[in-house]
Amino acid sequence: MKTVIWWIRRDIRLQDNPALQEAVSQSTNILPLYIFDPKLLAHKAEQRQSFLFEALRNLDAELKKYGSRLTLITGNPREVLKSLIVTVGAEAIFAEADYSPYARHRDQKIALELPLWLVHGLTVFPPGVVVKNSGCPYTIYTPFNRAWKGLPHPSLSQNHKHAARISPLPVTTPESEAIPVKKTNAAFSASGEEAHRRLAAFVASPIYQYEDLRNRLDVAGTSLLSPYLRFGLISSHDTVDAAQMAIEKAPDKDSRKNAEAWLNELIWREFYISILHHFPEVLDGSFRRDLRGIRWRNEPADFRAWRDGLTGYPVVDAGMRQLKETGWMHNRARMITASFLVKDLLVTWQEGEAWFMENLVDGDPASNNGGWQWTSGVGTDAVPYFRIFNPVLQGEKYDPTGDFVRKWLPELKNLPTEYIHKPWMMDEAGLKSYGIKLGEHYPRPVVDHSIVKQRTMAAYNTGEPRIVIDGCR
DNA sequence: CCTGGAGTTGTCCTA
DNA sequence: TTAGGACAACTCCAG
Repeated sequence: MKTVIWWIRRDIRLQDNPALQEAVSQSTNILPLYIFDPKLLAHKAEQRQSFLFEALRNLDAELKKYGSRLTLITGNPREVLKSLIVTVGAEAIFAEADYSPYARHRDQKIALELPLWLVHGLTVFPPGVVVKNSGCPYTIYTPFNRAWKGLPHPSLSQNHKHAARISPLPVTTPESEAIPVKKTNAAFSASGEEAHRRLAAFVASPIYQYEDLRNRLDVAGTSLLSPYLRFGLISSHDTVDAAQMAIEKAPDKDSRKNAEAWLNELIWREFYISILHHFPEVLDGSFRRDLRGIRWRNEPADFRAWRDGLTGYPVVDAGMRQLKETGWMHNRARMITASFLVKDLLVTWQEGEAWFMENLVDGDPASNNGGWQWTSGVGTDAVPYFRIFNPVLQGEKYDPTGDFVRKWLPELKNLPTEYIHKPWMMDEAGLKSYGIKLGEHYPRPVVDHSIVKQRTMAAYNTGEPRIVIDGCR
């Protein structure tokens, strides 16, 4: 009986897994393998590492039910595979395609020497499918969204395939390392079961208020599925299917509109994966070349204040502490904090991108880079430069109760709502009555937002003309 | 090739 | 109190 290797990367699931399905269709003797790549493990990303380890432990437990085990090996993937394929006498390796530059380079090299078969599964449509008639990739979200929705969905015709997919079951003879045990993240239990529970609960009702509540920092209105999508504990197909089902079943127009808004967020994920695939250079610098010469200030003290949640703007600091403490940040808070770093402090967006990657449990190069470049106005689909978030107004609008700030900044928890987003507006005696002295218990604002707009517009004025580089740009 | 409509997420001032 | 327009100019994209 021939053996094939199922090489798991960011598809840590048995359900709706095209790479596994392909392996199963080739053989009944399957070796599920995860390789710890020291290059990737070297990145400081504790939240993602512990999520990953827990996910692998849970996958291993699931495999046991089918008489199989997960094989775990640390090493350079090419060398690990080269030696393992001989040891177990495997005839092929199946893996889900990953479109990040590092993964593509790695896989290309391996495919030169070994029978590696990449199967698409990361998104609903592989990058290169949702493109303009000219064949060029979209660089604006809305046309991409329209084209994406205009294509027939591969997922809809395959709804009842899950059971058939998982059997026949893998059999292995592993010589496997132990999975490291790390402190797990209390907010995100890393199992496919949990991912599906969350999805089911979300599309049952919160999805119908999603558009109205998703921006509220003080209300739980989002799906909290990002880490599961990031590591593939749930598939893009299953998620999109559930969204489309919810849209179909919407009881009224308003509910439908709300559910549609969530599907659009899933399409953003596909958009940025496509952007990174077609323009891998966005990891090295701004997509807009004419904006690579912005005169940043890059004051180390400003960055530290931002990083540690000590800018003196409560909504910014609350977001940054939520990130530090939980590995996750509300999307609205990501925008507010990112805008503050780039447009108020004039620190390079790359600094913020790196800090987010270091701390986010759902950190993904495509979405993270896309989001930072978008906020900075230097990416695809650039926002007008004069759109500068006012951290006080954003706080008052999206955290009207102040509870988001109170949760993450306990030193301000007694402040009345009227001043919770602008404590410096309260007189000293008033603050004292709540036990607060600015500069002692909580910082004064590091910059005066009302004056930064001019500074930012001047810095962004590089004087460089926009350049058309080649056929697709 | 030309044309015209449109472009995730905002802020601030005025009437 | 609130609604509407200015804030710029340019690229993207479909017809």
